[in-house]
Amino acid sequence: MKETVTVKTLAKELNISIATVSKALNDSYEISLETKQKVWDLAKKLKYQRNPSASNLRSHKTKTIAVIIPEIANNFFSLAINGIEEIARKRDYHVLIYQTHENSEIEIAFTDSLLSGRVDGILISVSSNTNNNEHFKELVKKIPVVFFDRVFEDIDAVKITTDDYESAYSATRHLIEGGCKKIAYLFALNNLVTGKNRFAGYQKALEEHGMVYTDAMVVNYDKDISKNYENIKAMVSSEKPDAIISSIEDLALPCYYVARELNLNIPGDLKIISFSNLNTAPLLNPSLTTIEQPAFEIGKEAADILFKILDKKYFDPNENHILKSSLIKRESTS
Amino acid sequence: MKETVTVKTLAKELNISIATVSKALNDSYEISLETKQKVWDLAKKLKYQRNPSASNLRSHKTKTIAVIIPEIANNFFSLAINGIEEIARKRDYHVLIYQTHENSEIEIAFTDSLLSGRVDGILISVSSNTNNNEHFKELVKKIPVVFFDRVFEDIDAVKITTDDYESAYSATRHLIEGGCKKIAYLFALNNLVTGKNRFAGYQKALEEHGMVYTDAMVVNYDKDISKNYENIKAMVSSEKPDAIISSIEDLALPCYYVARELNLNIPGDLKIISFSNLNTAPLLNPSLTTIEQPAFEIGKEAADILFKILDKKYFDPNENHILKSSLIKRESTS
DNA sequence: GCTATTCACTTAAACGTATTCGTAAATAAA
DNA sequence: TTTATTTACGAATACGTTTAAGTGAATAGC
Repeated sequence: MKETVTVKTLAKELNISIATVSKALNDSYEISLETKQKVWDLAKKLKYQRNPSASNLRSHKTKTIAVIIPEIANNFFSLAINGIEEIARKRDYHVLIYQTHENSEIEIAFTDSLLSGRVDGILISVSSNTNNNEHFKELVKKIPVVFFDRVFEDIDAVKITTDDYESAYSATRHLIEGGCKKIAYLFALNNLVTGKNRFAGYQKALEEHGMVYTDAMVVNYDKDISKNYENIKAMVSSEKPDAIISSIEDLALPCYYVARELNLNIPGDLKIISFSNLNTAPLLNPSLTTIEQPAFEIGKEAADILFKILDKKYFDPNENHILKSSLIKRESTS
Repeated sequence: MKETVTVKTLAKELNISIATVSKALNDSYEISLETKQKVWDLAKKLKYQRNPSASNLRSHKTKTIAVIIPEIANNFFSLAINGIEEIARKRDYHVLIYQTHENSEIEIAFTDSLLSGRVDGILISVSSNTNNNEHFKELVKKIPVVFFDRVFEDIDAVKITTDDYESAYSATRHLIEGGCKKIAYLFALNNLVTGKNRFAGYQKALEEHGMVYTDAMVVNYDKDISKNYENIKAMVSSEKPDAIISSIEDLALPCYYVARELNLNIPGDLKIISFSNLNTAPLLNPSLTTIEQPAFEIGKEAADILFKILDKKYFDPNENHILKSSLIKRESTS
């Protein structure tokens, strides 16, 4: 068994105190360059690695952040993580990832467990089934948190979102201008501003063109994923819309299957448009018109701000950062 | 500022020693059920949370594992992570995720940094650009490691893979039986058994049918992702194969773009088959024939075995676990 | 030339937990 | 009854850092 090399080892070897070693390793002004250099050299030679637990325990800094997301197997979130990771790596931070699988109890369990000092801060995109934000209100009082994409409105924390209202609005207009008379909507994230804004944008566009929607044309996202396909199919069968707007990516592919099943031609019989970051969108049959969110940038921005908060260089917890999504028109709406 | 509640708090409140509290919390046989119950109740009431750093420092257990993968924005890996996570959560373990972005220097930096006692074990799927396994040979001596999917052959560690040879073989046969005379191959993971086996399966099938491949028909994966498209295009233009087998998912979509660009009909002019876990494979234009790996199960299996090793209940470091992939025939090869 | 300050370092305590060793009382064995 | 064993707990230490406070020597200020 190899002896593990600690500050003590270095101190003994160099005949100086462990305090000096520690300070040298932290590049403290109290230590002469000469001594620092000796310490650094020996540390490198002996492959010294600072013990993170001991360091955390003493300094209350973990150099770790947590990312809580609904699902990793989703292009939007994996791209966001990439953005987060890019920023985290620059600061030598580690990233713990927690998936809620859209389950708000799991979400609560995670946030609770993160209060033990395991991480310095948290980035979170709320589960769609979370309908109570009391828990988050408590959370943000105890640890720095930045919300991204799926956010609550009345919470004292920085939020990074996209222009949900505007993009849903212009997507709807795009369909109307394409001649659609009956536009169905797949509603998700009902409890979050994110979902509300998207729906509001849809409503607004309809209204402006003297159109209306009925409840029957709106399918609500079901926790039970298998039910979504059935619900969409039922709605399309009975309502016979000529277009569908899906407010989340997960509901877009079921639309394709439904159209196939019901023998409907896309876009001839049914136009489809979805919030999505699918990289196969251009290769689908037919290619899918999407509202593409700047996922990577959202991740970067969120992480960036979290670090600013950790550095105590940020003081406006209620600022909303809104990035722009882009409507990418493809065959499914042409 | 709220006082943080520690074992000391509990001890004082209950008028017992902190040793007793600590032991009670760990459900030690040394403590009476009565006392344990009192401690547990108070702990719950005061929302006591064990400080992970202190606990790690003392016990040398972090309850954390690291997962090192090339890319998170890839269905195979995100599904594998889901499998890993499912197992980890059952054991109340935390999961640190590190992406190498196929860069072996970053890979080395990560593994090095994980030697500081930040995690109890590591799950790793090697970067495609890693051509030297010396570093891993050192690593596995110092910390429990399980390799999955992308693995080296001569390393003293458990490896979880799929039947790469057999599945590449049957994929190739599928094409031959479909009448293909000139089957090109997109070669990746050249340095790993994973890649070698796949290529060998392809070779074997060709050979059995008296067919040959030339170097010109084999395109090697380029670190510079943008080049892959160009290389495939050049190969298809000059060699005019009637089929392509892609040994990784990342090279499948470029084939679609190349076919489009060169005005080739899939599958009429060019059949395509790829190792892939794309969930949009059935919806592509045309739908893509895939060799689908059991990604979720691979993750579960890898995590499962890592935990067995951590429990010291596993003693065969060289056992290979091979799961079966499935060939899913779709329009791109029919 | 004397005091005040800076420099470079050390001592010692703390962070919160786990664990070894010891012990008094209760129980069992003789 | 005496001795051995078990039960239930406590005292004290260690894990590897960081940091507040202290110190002697060198330098600066006047």
